[in-house]
Amino acid sequence: MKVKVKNKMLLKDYFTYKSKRGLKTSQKRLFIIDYFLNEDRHFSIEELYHEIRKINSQISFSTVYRTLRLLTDCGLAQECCFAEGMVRYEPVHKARHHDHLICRKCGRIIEFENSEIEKLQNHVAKKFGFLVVSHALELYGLCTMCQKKQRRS
Amino acid sequence: MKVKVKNKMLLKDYFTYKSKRGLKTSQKRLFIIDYFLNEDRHFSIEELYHEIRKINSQISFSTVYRTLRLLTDCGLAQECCFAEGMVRYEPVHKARHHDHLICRKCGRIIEFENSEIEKLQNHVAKKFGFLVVSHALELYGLCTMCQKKQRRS
DNA sequence: ATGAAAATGAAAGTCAAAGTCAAAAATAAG
DNA sequence: CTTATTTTTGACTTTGACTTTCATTTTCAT
Repeated sequence: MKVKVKNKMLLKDYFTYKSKRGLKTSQKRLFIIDYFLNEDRHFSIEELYHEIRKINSQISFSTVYRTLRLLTDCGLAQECCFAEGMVRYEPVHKARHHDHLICRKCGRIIEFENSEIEKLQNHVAKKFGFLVVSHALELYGLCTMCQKKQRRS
Repeated sequence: MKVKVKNKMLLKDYFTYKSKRGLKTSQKRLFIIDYFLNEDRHFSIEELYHEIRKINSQISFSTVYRTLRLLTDCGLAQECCFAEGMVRYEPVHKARHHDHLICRKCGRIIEFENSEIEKLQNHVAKKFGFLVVSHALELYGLCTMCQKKQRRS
């Protein structure tokens, strides 16, 4: 099995991290990283494993699990703990921090950013003498499509 | 064992729910509910169990667990999934919705509300055609005390 | 090519959350 | 007040989402 990487640019941070830590790059790991970064979605470990398994059934759950943690360590992925109770991983694009709209019905996740909200958050923190390191904002509800479906039935 | 309730008003919703569902009120359940509502903190099941156990060692983990779920069902408690990964329960005062400042060092949790942020949230949701049902906003960082401690060391 | 070091897969281990069921407690009926 | 019926309890088991272990396989510097 020899993996053709779709987009080498995305892997740059991984290779830096790899050299620094003396890692070796297996073809399986490469496949998982490339798939994850190019899909650019919010995967649970289970989900990513099942999708990958359909394409390459020789990759185990352990390897998917460990690769996601590896990506988190080298800053290419980020853990999200939404209210479902299960951890999801999202690719960290070089872009700015963002928050999430999450559909309670179909699970669709939309990213957004709003500097006005961030400003207000810092303002609130200041009022309580808090030093904010990170934050999480999730809006749960129904996406456009699921609202339409509900009206019909 | 006969429980003296500290504040009957807080139990009103429970008794309404109880009648509607044909529940029975054991003294143990009553004790847990009264303790939880009067402490008014963000308990994990484990924490609440251990505190209660110090006062009344005849109450089991199962009962604390089930009572917290019961309170959630009747609207007197709400689950919070903070980034720790463990579920916490907070009493739902009749007051408005609020968000949280959470200290990464000592675990202190401060509640706040900010209608400006809420307005902006709804505005963002609208832009994406989303119907917001609930939301969660957590600011993680260091509280005043932990900042001072850190500077000293 | 080869051997030291890292990665993999299958299995076992964790741990909080959820479920099971016989015994105990609460309430309704007589 | 006693008995009957229903709910609650506590000890236990099960589940499920991770997490680790270790023998085997793969990578890669020499």
